[in-house]
Parts: sequence; structure tokens; C-alpha cells
Amino acid sequence: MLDFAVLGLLHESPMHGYELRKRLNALLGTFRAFSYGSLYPTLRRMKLAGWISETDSDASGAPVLTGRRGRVVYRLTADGKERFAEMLADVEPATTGDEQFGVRFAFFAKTDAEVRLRILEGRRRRVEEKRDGLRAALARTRQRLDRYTLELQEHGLEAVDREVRWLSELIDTERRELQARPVSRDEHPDQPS
Amino acid sequence: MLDFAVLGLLHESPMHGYELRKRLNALLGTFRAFSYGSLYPTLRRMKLAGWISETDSDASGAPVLTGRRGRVVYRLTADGKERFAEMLADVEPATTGDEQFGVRFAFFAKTDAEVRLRILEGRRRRVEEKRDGLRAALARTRQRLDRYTLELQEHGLEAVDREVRWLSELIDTERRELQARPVSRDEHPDQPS
DNA sequence: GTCGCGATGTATCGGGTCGATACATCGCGC
DNA sequence: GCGCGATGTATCGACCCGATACATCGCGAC
Repeated sequence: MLDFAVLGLLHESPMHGYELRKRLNALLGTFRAFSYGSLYPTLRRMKLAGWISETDSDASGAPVLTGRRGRVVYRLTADGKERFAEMLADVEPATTGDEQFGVRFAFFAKTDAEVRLRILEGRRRRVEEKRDGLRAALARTRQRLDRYTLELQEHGLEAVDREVRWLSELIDTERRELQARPVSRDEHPDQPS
Repeated sequence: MLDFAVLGLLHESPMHGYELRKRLNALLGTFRAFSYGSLYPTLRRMKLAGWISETDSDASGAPVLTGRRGRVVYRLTADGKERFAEMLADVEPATTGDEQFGVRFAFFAKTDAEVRLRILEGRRRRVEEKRDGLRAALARTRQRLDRYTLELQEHGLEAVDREVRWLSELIDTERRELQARPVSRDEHPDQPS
């Protein structure tokens, strides 16, 4: 999860930890915020796995202010790029958890159009299931609930509902664009809608 | 956090772990789901602290199907009730994190009306700050963002915005009801709105 | 009848994550 | 020239999740 996000950011340009965290939390915005307590161990793990390398200080014409002192810059290795490409093509994990999906979505610009569509559809199915389960549970227990609990349930249900509509809009847009331009492979000729 | 929720549920009636978890996740609905991996350690901690006690098997005329086998029933002690009452009156933690607030809100029916109002107001202030920060960041970086990142940011911003409106509605309702009936203490005579 | 299967039920383990904290330097205003 | 906030690296304890293991019960299929 964090792995993927770090890979994605370092894919654009090398960075040190502090900036990595800032960019990370700016990118993910509302729904997620990583801390150093998870970032640094992750970086260590990824270095061990050979996906990134530490470069002390600068090593390129960038305006290096300090020069001395730690200032560890992380950059992707060839293996790291490969790993990122693999992850970009993997559909499954992106449809499961809320945060998995969010991180995947944040890098949709680097994701293949067909993969995007499949991720969105899978995600929508999951959220719809959650919505239906929630609705059923609410209908079953409505009269036993006090006012505030009820309010909380309905507020949650509405949020999930809106999520589904949001995803549907995105899916429509993706489908339209995929149809408009020539397809890369002549697969999936089913469902002409 | 989990402590408070468990205290609140056991306050209604004694239960064993399995049911506790089910009720917990039904109550919290959308925004939270605890697992056994956190529930059982929490129960152990709370027992150590003297807030709950384990009762083997039933101990009341409930329809006990099994009889033998583990079947540990947890119930509140006097200390536990006291601790729960303390927590119900504490305003600070409920306004900080998303989940803190959610759990607190789920037990609003047991919370004093003035405490409710202060929690809602504090929470709204926090969410408004978050919204403003997000809006500013978005305005600052809008043109540098690709389409999907932008979509994600705006979707998040809209959700936060809606949260504020929801809280405002709740606050209005609470204020109206607090004004309509006689006040318990003659405090807070400021801001006649 | 008995076999499996899903629900009920208790419990632990590994690993990821947070929040707080410590420490050091830099740029800048006052 | 001094403090203060931003930059920067790093760890620790506590908490929590997901997977997993194990045992029993009710019930329907065959």
C-alpha cells in the first residue's frame, strides 16, 4: 500500500523522506495520511528488496542548500520501476479496501485505460454490496435504534450511496473515451450497452 | 477508543465476545470495524483495570444453548460504570479524530445535552479547519494536477464540505431543543445568536 | 443417519501504522 | 545575534487488522 505510493512518487523524481511525506499527504488529500513511523521502515524494506537506492546528498545539479548532514535522497532502481509497472497492471487489490483503492486511483494517470475501467467496476461492485448490506441491516433494526444511532447509520448509508454514484459517473466517462478512440487490442467485444 | 465502545455496549447488558463484536460493528456501521485481534486484548486490559468482570457461562435465566465450553460473559463492574460516566462527560477527545468522534456520537443518547452540543461544535471547528486547508492547497496546486488527482481532491473536499453541513444541522437541532426546555444550570449565557 | 457446511464462539500472531518524541540545521525577521 | 518556524532524519510504544487455528452446534442433503 505505502510501497505502491512511494514507488509512484519516486517514479516521477528522486526525493528525500521529508518531501516524500509531504507530497504523499498532499496527493492523498482527505482520506489518508502517512506518518514517519511507517514511511521510514517502508523505505528500509524497499531498499532491502532492491526497489530503491539511497543516494547521499545531491548527485545532480539541483540547488543543494545544505551539502553536509544526512539528507538521504531515494531513487528508483530498474527493479523498482518494473515492480511499479507490475502493480499498475494488478486489478485485484485495488477493489478491496477503501485505502487501497484511493492510492491506486491517485496514480490513475499512469494506469492503462482498460485496467482503470476494471478497477472502477470492481470497486463499484464492492461498494454496492456494502451499501445493500447496510440498507438491509438498517431496515431490520430501524425501530430498535435511538435517534442518534439512526442518524449515524443514515449518514453513513448516504455517503456510501454517493460513492456509488461518483464511481458510476467515472465509469461512464471512461467507457465513452474508450469507445471513442481505437482500441489497442480487439478484446472484450461483449456488451455493446 | 475501543474501551469506550465496549463500556458503552456492556452498559446496556452483559455479553460475550462474539456478540460484542457483532453489536459493535452494527452500531458503528460504515466508518469502523473492529476485529478480534483488538477486541480480546482490550477486554483483557479492561479486566486488569477492574472495569469489567468475566462470568463463566450464563448466570441468569437466558436461553443458554451450550452450557459447557468456554462461553465467557463480560459484565460491567461499579468501577466500569464510573469510568464510562467520566468518559461520557469528557469533551476533548471526541473532537479530534474521525473515529473518536464517530464512537462518541454512537452513544449520544447516553450523553448529556450540553456535552453533546460542545462536542458537535468542537468537531465542526476541526472539520472546517481541515476543509479550509484543503481548499487552499487545492487552489494553490490546481493547474499542476492531472485529471484524476484533481478529481480525487475535489471528491474529498466535497465530502468534508458535506460533513460540515451535516454537523451544522445537528447543532441547530440541539440548540433549538436546549432552548425550548428549561436549562439544568444557568451557565453559558453568552451568544444569544 | 451421517456428512458436511455455515454460524457461533474463543484466542493468538505477525506485521503495519500512528502519535509522540528526540535531535539537528537552516533561513529569516526583528 | 537570537529566537522561531520550517526542514530533515529517525525511533519507540501502543494499537489495530487480517489471517489463522481450533471447537461446537444446528440443519439440510443425500
